[in-house]
Formats: sequence, structure tokens, C-alpha cells
Amino acid sequence: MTASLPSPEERLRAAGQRVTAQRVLLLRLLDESKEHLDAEGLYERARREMPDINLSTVYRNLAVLKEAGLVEQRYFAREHGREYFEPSTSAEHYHFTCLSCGRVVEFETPLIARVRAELQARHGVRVRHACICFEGICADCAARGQTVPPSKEIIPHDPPSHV
Amino acid sequence: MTASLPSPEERLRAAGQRVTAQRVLLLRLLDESKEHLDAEGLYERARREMPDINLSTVYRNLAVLKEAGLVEQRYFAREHGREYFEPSTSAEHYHFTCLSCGRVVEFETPLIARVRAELQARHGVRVRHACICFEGICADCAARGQTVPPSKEIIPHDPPSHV
DNA sequence: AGCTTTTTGCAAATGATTTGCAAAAAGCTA
DNA sequence: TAGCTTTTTGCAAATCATTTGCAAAAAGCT
Repeated sequence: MTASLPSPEERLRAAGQRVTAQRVLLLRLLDESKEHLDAEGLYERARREMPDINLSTVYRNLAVLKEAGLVEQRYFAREHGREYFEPSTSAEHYHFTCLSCGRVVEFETPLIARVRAELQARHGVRVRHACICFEGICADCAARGQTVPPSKEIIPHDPPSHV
Repeated sequence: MTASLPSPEERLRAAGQRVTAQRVLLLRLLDESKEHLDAEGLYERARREMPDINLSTVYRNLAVLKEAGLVEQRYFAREHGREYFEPSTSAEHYHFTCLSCGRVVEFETPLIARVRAELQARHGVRVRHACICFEGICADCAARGQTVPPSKEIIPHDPPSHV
């Protein structure tokens, strides 16, 4: 799964960015987890291998990597105000977040690409980036009667896959 | 355009919320501007008529009104970390934000509703809310050669309609 | 009018993200 | 590989939007 992608060093060089131990580490962690991590999450993982790494370094590098197209920012409705990232290599998909338990459901659909195409065609704009996310009640929570917009407290009934 | 919708007072009562001068004012301002306002923007407008209104009151009431379904939160990719609101009465539409000039293009499409329907059908979830937004370069900026992800500085070439 | 509950204004807290700065590391170049 | 220039790092303090605690004021009964 991670077999054919260039190493963090190569990707950094290819993008014309300096290769620092911190960047290499962050890229690798992002690759490995193949999941949505925010700066704090990345920081936690990173300091396990590089105890002196600083949170602001993580933020700064996420900005650099994003600018360079090496990572992509993902959005979750529930998590507005918190920025999540995935390696740019992951497949195009979208997210649904359960308001009750926090579970994240990933799904694919060609329709968003069509929306983008139509938007570009009809308005002459060039779409560079999209934020698409849904939230509501997942099947399990619905089954156990969770139908109303519940308290802000999220009680995971099952560990969300990205934790 | 605003002819047939119930007054702020009526809407508040119908939603089982207390009718306070502040809430009535905020709802009215939201109706009048028919545009995307954030808490700060609403606050600015509100204090012109009610100089002692407090920013935290605006925040608290936006939360209440949102919970009651009287206003809806809108999302702009560029504005992540800032919460925008529109009256719930406005038609379903989506936003494209120009990274270069800040212009907001509104557009409609039935495809998002289909995505939602498919998501619900295929995963058994109940979608309560969606965040759909696009960003990139608008036609005008493209015409004047703005094609790269420019600096954070946004130079409006034309006052965006919502200011 | 009197009583109870909700809301308000104010100030201070929060939480994520950013910034200034001097020291350290990266990427040349000779 | 040493020397030099530019970028990056760690740290602490700052910022910015949003939230919260609290006592006084207003709303909604009766």
C-alpha cells in the first residue's frame, strides 16, 4: 500500500523544500497513519520519536507541506476550528461524522467531481480546493434511539477508526 | 422578498424561545442583510441600533437560534475558523470563494442533494447538516493571470457582495 | 405586582494557531 | 570539509475567535 510512493525525502526535494528531520518524520507519520490527524495528534506521535520537537514546528511544517502540495487538509463538520491532514496520495473521498458518537464514515462518490466540473464550466472559475463534509446520526446511534441533536458530549460507542 | 416571512417575534415564539430585544434585532439584521454574516459582523451592525449589546450575547444567541433552526451556519473554505450565518429561509445554495480576491460566488446544484440521499441510503446514516464549499481562482482573477496560490493577502478587485 | 427562570453585560478563561527571536541546521560554494 | 548565507527550529509570548462564570436585569408566568 505504501510500496510505490517516493520517500519523504524524495518528495520534499521534488517539491523544492528543505529536507529536515522534522519534516521527514511528519511526512512518514502521516503516511503511516493513513488517517486524519490534526497538529496535536501529529505532535503526540512525533514526540515519541523526537522528544524535543515543538508543536509550533508541527504547525509550521504542516503549512509548508500543504503549500507544497505534499499534504492535504481535510474537513469534518464536527471539527470546525480544528485542522486535519492526510497525505496527498490518498484517494478522493468524503466524510460523514456522527454527532452522537463521533464516528467518521468515509465514502466515495463521483458526484462531487461533477459539481466541481459544473461549477468550473458555468462560472469560469478554477476550483483548487473543496471542503465537503456531512454530519448527522450514524446507523448505530439511530438504532439505539439517538435521533435528536444531542449534547455536545460525544460518547463513542465504538472507537472511531482514526483514533 | 421579505414580504411573506413571519416576523422575528413570531418565529421566536413558534420555536419556543424567549423573545428578547437582542434576539429580535439579530434576526432582523440577518433577514435584512440576506447575506453571510459572522458574529463580529452582526455585532457591528447590532450595536448601531443597540449600543450596549455585547459580543457574547451575539454568540450566545447565534447558538440558540441555530439550535432552534432559525438560522443556519454556512461554511466558506477560506474562512475556516470563522462562523457565518444566514437566515434559515434562504434557498439551498453553495459557495465558491476566490483565493485571490475573496469574491464569493453562490451557485445551486441538485447534485449535493443526491450525494446526501446516496449517503443516507448506502450507509444508513441520517444527514442533519452539511458543509460544502469550494475555493480557487475566479474568472476575473484568472483573466488577469492570477493562477497560483497567492499570498494570504486578499486584494478584492471588486467589492465582494457580502460586505 | 410578585416570583421563578432565562438572558444579559462584563470580564476573564479557553483552545487552536501564529509569531518574534536567537540559536541550530541545511544547503551551497570554494 | 570549512565557511557563509538562508531557512528552520524551539521556546515563550501573542493572537483571535469563541466560551464561560457570575451578579444584575428582563421575560414569562400567576
